Amino acid sequence: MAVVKSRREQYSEATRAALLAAATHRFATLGYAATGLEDVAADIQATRGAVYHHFSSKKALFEAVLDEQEERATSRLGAAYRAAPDPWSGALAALEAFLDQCLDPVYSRVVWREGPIAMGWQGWHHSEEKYAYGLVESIIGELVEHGYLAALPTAAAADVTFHAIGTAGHRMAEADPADRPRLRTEYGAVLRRMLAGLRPDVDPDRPPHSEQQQRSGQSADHGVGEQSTP
Amino acid sequence: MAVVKSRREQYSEATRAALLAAATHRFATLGYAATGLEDVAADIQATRGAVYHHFSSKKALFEAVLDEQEERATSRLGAAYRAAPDPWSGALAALEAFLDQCLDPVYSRVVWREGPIAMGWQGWHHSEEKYAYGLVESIIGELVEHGYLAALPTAAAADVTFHAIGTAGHRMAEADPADRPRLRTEYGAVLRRMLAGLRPDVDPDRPPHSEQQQRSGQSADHGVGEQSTP
DNA sequence: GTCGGTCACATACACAGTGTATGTCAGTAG
DNA sequence: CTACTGACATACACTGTGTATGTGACCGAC
Repeated sequence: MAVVKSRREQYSEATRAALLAAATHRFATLGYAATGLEDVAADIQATRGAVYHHFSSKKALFEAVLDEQEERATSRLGAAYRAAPDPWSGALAALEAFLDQCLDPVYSRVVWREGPIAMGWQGWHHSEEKYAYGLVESIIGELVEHGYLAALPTAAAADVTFHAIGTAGHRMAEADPADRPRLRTEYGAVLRRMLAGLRPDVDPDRPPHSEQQQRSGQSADHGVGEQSTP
Repeated sequence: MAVVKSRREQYSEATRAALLAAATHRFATLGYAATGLEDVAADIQATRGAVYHHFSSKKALFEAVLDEQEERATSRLGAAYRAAPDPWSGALAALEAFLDQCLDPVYSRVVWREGPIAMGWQGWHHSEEKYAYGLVESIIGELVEHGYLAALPTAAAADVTFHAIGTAGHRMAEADPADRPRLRTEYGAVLRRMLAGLRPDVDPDRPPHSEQQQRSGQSADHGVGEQSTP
């Protein structure tokens, strides 16, 4: 297969790829709503006719963009996980790779911000099951299965973990690039701790020790300002 | 102040309230994008002129709806926190209250799903700082300050925590109502464990024990299927 | 080579929805 | 009673998606 392609086919594929690239750029910088198909087409000296020839709708164009991003990302995360000697360090490596991936403003914006908007939350999440979310889910499942994590329901644990990591990445991608190394460290620390909380040896119900717990008899109000309740 | 209002003022306020209620219902059931101002107005036997008289734009109408939801929710969470005897149990109580709140499909959909879509992620998050996010942030800050949690950067910890909880609530609100009690239990367990992971006595870097770690000499590939890398 | 068909795109139009400018009439103050 | 203000309704302009139709370049057959 993959015989030589006719000139027309080559042109067509090039057009499609160019549309995809232009759309990726506009979606990632302006967002889904503010991106008009007219502009996308104009970016490559074409008209909306070309867009509708290659993609059935604006939403379909976005999905193609998202798929491309997720394909790349997921293969990286999977590689990082499998390269590690055991599931636990694999999970940590995948976490690092995920944070790295989210630092890419295109990935972050397209997948985490515009995805739910363009495809609807349901559609986005359904699509995610093929990609990063699905990977997180299988990793969590494996960690639980091998006793690295407490016997928690996989779906709930994966869900919260996935979104915690994604949120962190998303916030980093939005921040001033100069702050990112610091944020990366901070978010990484928080996430590793949260993951550690899922380990079987942690007892979530034991009350924490606090050097101030028995201090002077303050009232129950411990600081958070009164909320007006009209 | 608050003297007797003229009949016109009373009518006007009633109209505004009715518009708000109709908009809330449509936004919560159909979503922001699929809600037309024509329909909102028709719900109360009025026209779009009434909407634009009371609200400067569709976005402003949505913000009024969201503000109303968040006002209620935040005062509940704050009350739950302050009613507890100490910050730690206050945080757990607020977590429970948050999950309860998210079970309300109107709150969940308006705040967590449509909010970012309608106001843009930035606008939504900026608005959240006044409400639930701000509350989570101050609670986390207090826990850290009093030694209940490890000395983590408050912003990062609050951010991840807030979104982890919100995601859990959001997923519950979307699930079949019959499944919610079970999900509520599962998500609650995961979230309490994650919060526990932030306690000062948990060492996130100590590798976990696993009964399978030294088993038969498998390759580095520990189960997650190969990802095609085209 | 040329001829009919097809494919890649352009052009033109229908439709929905927001926002805005203007009109109208009830209610209120003097 | 009158003049005015405020609460809406009506009409229109504009933007953007989607769709139906047109057109010219390429491709295979003879």
